[in-house]
Amino acid sequence: MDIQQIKAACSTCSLRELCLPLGLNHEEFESLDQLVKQRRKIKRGDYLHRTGLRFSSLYAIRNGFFKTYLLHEDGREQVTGFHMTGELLGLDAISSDVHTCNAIALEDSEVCEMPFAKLEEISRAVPVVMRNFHKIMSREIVRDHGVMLLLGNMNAEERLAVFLLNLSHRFAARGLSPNDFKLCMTREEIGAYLGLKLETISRTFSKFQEEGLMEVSNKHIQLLKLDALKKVVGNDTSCR
Amino acid sequence: MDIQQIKAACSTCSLRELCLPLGLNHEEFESLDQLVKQRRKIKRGDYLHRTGLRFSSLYAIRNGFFKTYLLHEDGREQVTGFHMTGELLGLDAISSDVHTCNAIALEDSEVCEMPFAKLEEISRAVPVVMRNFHKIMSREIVRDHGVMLLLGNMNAEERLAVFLLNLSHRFAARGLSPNDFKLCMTREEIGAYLGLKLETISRTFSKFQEEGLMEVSNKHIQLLKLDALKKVVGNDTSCR
DNA sequence: CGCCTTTTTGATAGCCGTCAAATTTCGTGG
DNA sequence: CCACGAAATTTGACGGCTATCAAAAAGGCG
Repeated sequence: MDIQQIKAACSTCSLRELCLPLGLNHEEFESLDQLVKQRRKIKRGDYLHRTGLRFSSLYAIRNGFFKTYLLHEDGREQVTGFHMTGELLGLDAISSDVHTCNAIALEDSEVCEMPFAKLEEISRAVPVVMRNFHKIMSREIVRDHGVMLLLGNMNAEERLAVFLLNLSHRFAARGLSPNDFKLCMTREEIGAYLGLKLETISRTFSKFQEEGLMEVSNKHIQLLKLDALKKVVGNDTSCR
Repeated sequence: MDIQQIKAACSTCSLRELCLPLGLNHEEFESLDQLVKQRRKIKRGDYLHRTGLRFSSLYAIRNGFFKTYLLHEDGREQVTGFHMTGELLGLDAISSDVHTCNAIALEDSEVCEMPFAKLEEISRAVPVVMRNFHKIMSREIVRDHGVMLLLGNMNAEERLAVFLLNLSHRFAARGLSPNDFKLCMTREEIGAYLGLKLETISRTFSKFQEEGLMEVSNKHIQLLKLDALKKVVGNDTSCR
């Protein structure tokens, strides 16, 4: 594991509008600067944390892409999320001080390590930080409920459409193109997130392409008709 | 809606080992006593909150049983959880100050209303309360991930077995029988939670009964072979 | 006690999983 | 930079699990 230590400061970070510090004033920012213990580079394929390991820090993604997943004992894998710049990893581990899922980098990435004890300490002193943190945890719960709706009620086309629209939305929020991007996960990983097999993902991509909704060239995706994609799901744009 | 106002005090509450105050000392308890604004009785079939309504308070269940669920616009319903004594409702609403799901009482119930602003205030003063609250939110995330695993990877028998074992576990934690209890939800509601149709729930109950794993008499459930039920899932006892 | 809701059970159909094989892409080392 | 082998993707054929439709039976509330 290639761990590179860099002292990071939230007050000069370009991600303030995405990450935990969202909406703080100058003073509040300064009190945050003690929060990040170090920056760490995680290479593609390396783990940020694994199930069962002791928890002490949350991680904010500075750049890159992660997947988190659970392993059932018989080897079945459930991807619990794909995570990108500005998102927080490790929230599940607070409950028992032990990580309950695996987090692996899908591309070379960089994270800010934030000792949780320190975050709670700063939360006590700076109400806005506490509020932001609570909102972030709550947002994760809302997101998970959305996935439950998807897994419990939707067919393959709807699931994939929701997935693509969600990615599109999140890329757009980061200043990237909402209709032209590269997937950094495999069909199998998409399937493990959406409760489908890789063949079904592949077939559904092909179907969407035949219908002119999108262009698929291996991992390169172009969404041609966002509105039509939304109609596949039933116009629900509200996913996060 | 029959709202009965009772001033409640956490320091004399019998649920301290289940609810938010878990593990506080005497002093810490006293500072919690300002937290509960009122107790409310909710009759069976009444809503504690509904999607879209403004959020201001969390609710701790003193007794009774709730179901929370999302409605997709075309009427599809996803039950996001069944909730009993000692559990906290409303966590999803923190993210946007608006409730994102419906919470309906499945039997006559009573809740403690805890203004969220006050909870944050007390959290600031009493670190243990903050820690407990964070653990509770995190536990909800872990639980949701478990449901994602269930919905994404398990067949009908496994899902129902997980569901029954989970109920069994939670009843036991409340001093009730782990193998003899009454379901207060319908087959349809179980199905809406497990991503299955009511007929499938009914058939699977029948199958478990034929196999001697349990006795089903309408809503009255007796689990005869807990170990065998666990084997249906693959020995995973870890579901909350 | 009667009506409405819930539950059970059967028959059939459809969606997605499974198995298989061909093709493309990617990573590693020469 | 190219070549080779492993991994990922695509596509087809088939089967199984669960949904759907239907009807009868049981339970619960007024």
